Amino acid sequence: MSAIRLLVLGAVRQHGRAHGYQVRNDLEYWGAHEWSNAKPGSIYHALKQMAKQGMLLAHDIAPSTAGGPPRTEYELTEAGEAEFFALLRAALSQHDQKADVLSAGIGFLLDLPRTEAVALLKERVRGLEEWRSAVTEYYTPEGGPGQLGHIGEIMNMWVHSADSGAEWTRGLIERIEGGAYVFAGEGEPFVGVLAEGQENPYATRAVHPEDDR
Amino acid sequence: MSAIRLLVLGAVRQHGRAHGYQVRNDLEYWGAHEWSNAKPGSIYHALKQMAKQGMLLAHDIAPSTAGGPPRTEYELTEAGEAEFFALLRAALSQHDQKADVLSAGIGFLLDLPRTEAVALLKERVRGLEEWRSAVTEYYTPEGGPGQLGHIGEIMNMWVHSADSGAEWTRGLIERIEGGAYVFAGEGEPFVGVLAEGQENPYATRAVHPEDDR
DNA sequence: AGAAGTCTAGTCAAGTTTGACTACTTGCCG
DNA sequence: CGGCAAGTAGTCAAACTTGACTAGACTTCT
Repeated sequence: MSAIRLLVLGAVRQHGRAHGYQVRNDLEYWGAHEWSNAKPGSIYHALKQMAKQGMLLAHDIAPSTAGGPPRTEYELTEAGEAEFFALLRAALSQHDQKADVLSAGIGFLLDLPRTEAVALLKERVRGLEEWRSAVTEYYTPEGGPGQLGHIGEIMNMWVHSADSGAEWTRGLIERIEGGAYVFAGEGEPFVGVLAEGQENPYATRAVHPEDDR
Repeated sequence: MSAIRLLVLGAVRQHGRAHGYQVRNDLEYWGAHEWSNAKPGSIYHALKQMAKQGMLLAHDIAPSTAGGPPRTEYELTEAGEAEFFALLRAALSQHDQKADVLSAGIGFLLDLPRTEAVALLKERVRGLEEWRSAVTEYYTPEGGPGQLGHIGEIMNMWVHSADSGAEWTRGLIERIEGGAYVFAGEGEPFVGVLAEGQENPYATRAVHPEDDR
């Protein structure tokens, strides 16, 4: 699964009600276009698809005050709320998620209660450790390693990345357990969306200036 | 771009001539179904598409000796050869590639001359360093970090992974410069495909026993 | 004032990925 | 010897992603 659905659901959810362009802007604000496949086509597709599947409610709205075609506003249904949390939990706890999914998960981390966030991250560490040992076993045939040739370097890479991922996750767990951040149900929540009309301070910044593909 | 094209081209190339099922088996042999989207549909699609685009030559072959529908064998054209090396170079040198692409690149590393392999990996390290500093800048607004809230953790994750990726790459460069492995043009090449009829020693091993999605 | 550019909001065709399914053969078990 | 699991080779529809494109309204420069 890609990160799009989680990102879109999360964005709509923080607004309460949002149209595609708003979602698109939030994702850019979060830098998500840099580390995920959050392109217009994907976003609008996800919105329509999830509306069709009953996770979002679509309201047709008169053409906006500021030009452009008529908009559609979306709102989470109960099924959408459930899906959001399911995706969020999966993003945080499963080690075999691409980095974009994990990033999105971190972005919505505070929508969970503190204890659950910690539990999910601990499960993630456990998964990484298992995966690590599975990889070493798989790529270690009868005669011990060394006869693998350079293919062993693939294993090496995965082991390295599992270790580093686990280390980072442990650090995050520590910070959370140490009382950092304000989680769900702990008071004034963190608001990470652009208000109507607020400009995006990062909009024109190129994070990726060398990227000219 | 996903890793599929590189994997498929590389597999066909090592055989000289191969049909889809053979490619499918090689990828499983390499463990690629674990770390990439190498599913039957994707493989056959890639073969057909690349044949249509002139990178592969398709030969229709009589139904195999051992059951199943008629097969098609493929062979690289010159354009295919060029594409293979272009993808391989991109996979190794660009930091902003998903892990599956890098893995595939490592798998075909020895198809390049030693000096070029090192050069590409060094470029990769450079890219990672640039990306690292771009991320820290992007997520460090006027007032210094700290007012980001948990969103800073996303940055933290990317920085961590850039550092760890660079470290691993440097290690690999060292091993290669230290004389490890036999690269293109240095004598008997490493053969990483299953011969006709050879059984896959890993075929039934589950690398991922906990994965029950 | 007119041209050029940007903002808003979204569509579309082409390409890719997924996961389940087909159809035929051989090996093996009781 | 009947059946059924496993292997061989591949197809297909549905979903998703990509990158380019549309079209109106407002802004800015000359």
